[in-house]
Amino acid sequence: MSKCEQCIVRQFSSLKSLKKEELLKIADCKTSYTIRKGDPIFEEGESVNGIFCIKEGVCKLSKLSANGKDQIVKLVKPGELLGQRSMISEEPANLSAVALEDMEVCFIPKSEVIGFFNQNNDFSMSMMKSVCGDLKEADDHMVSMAQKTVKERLAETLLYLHDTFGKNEDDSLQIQLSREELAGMIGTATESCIRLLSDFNKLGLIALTGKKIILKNINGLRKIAE
Amino acid sequence: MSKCEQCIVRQFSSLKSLKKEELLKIADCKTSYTIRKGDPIFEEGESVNGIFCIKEGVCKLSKLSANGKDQIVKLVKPGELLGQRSMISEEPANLSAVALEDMEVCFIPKSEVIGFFNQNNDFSMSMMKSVCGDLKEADDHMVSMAQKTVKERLAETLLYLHDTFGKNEDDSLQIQLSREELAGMIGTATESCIRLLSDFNKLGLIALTGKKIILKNINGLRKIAE
DNA sequence: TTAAATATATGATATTTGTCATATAAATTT
DNA sequence: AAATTTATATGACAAATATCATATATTTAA
Repeated sequence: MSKCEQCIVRQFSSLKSLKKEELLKIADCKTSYTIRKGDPIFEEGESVNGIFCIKEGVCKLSKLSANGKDQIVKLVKPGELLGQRSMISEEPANLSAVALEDMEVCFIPKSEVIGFFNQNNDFSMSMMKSVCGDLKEADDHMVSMAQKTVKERLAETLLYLHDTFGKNEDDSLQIQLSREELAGMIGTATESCIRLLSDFNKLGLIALTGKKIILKNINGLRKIAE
Repeated sequence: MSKCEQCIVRQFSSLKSLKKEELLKIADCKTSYTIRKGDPIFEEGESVNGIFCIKEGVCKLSKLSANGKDQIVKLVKPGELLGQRSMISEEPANLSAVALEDMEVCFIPKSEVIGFFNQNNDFSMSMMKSVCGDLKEADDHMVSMAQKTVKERLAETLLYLHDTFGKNEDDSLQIQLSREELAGMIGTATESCIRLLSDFNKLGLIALTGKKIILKNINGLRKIAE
């Protein structure tokens, strides 16, 4: 069982506020999991009695809408936590978490986390700030969904994927999303998403080779995204 | 200066977790304001160095989008708090808060609130839960914006207004929103909103008399909203 | 490898939604 | 009360987007 002190999650999440002895306690009680691409970490409606630390791999947080489409609300990357909202609210998960890549995660049980909330104020404040950050993001995302066109949102999303997950040696977006998933992020029909990608391609804004997407004209995309 | 013990905000918000002596401290340092309908409590980009308690009147939280339209993100009603997100994140306000009715609010400075965070764990947890509740709402709202049609969102919004703010003696919705504001909640053009209201009227789902809206067929609206 | 299944792409078309113009109603000012 | 402004309403049309059909490419399974 590895120690938590050197873990990437400790560097980038609220866990940075934990003291050495608290980290040792976590190292003792945590459970490690390997999740395969496409497999769920938890699903909408399930109880999440703790938090997951993302050590490796990216996952999507999504919600099934009434029309049967899966809306992707957020992507979560290594160093981040998962399941806080549900754990803190003491409610079933509002979103499903599904691996987009093979993942390495650790699970810390709720009792432990609550204990830290009670004894370590920096940790509580850090978690509170993190949730507040999520709330701001969600509000902004909502406004974007409500006010921007699909084209604008596609440009915005491509730039987000580029800035957040970087690119491969061939300049293509590192994160691998199917067209359906990309459409699910944007909130549009898969065909509309494909069509607009094709338009962007013709305009020289991006290049499409197989399922790979290369951003060719970042400023052009920025202009469209506003 | 009135005591905070009997205040509606104390009953319904995180302030319920404060002890008597803490409430007395607040009563000492709080500032009371009367806000006129249409006036802002704070605006996007301003620093909010504390939290506002809504004693009376409803306000809208909105964000100006790139196309110049004001997207209403949330309505806040008596008993609720305002400005926590911005205060906790130590960031300028992400949204503007504008009174929809004449309001009575109190302002509690940040230093005081932070003090309570440090000394009263129930209060911290309660605030954390409250922000988590907002996050869930925001995520759901986002999915609704992304996946539902304008018609579905209009029906959903009318039901929300009915359930949350009730109706007058003549059965009309108590909360007074202009068509433009209603459109701003739904995320659509004012004309589209008016047109769909007119359709709902013709279908007998609602009745329009002047600017008043009466919900005639709640189940019919529910069916549309899904 | 071949066959089957799935993902991506594109055309045709219908539906939804936005925009602009204009009319009418209501509120506000003079 | 009349005049002005603002809000609501509706028509005509354009643009955006969804849906359905089908083709082609890619992946997976046999």
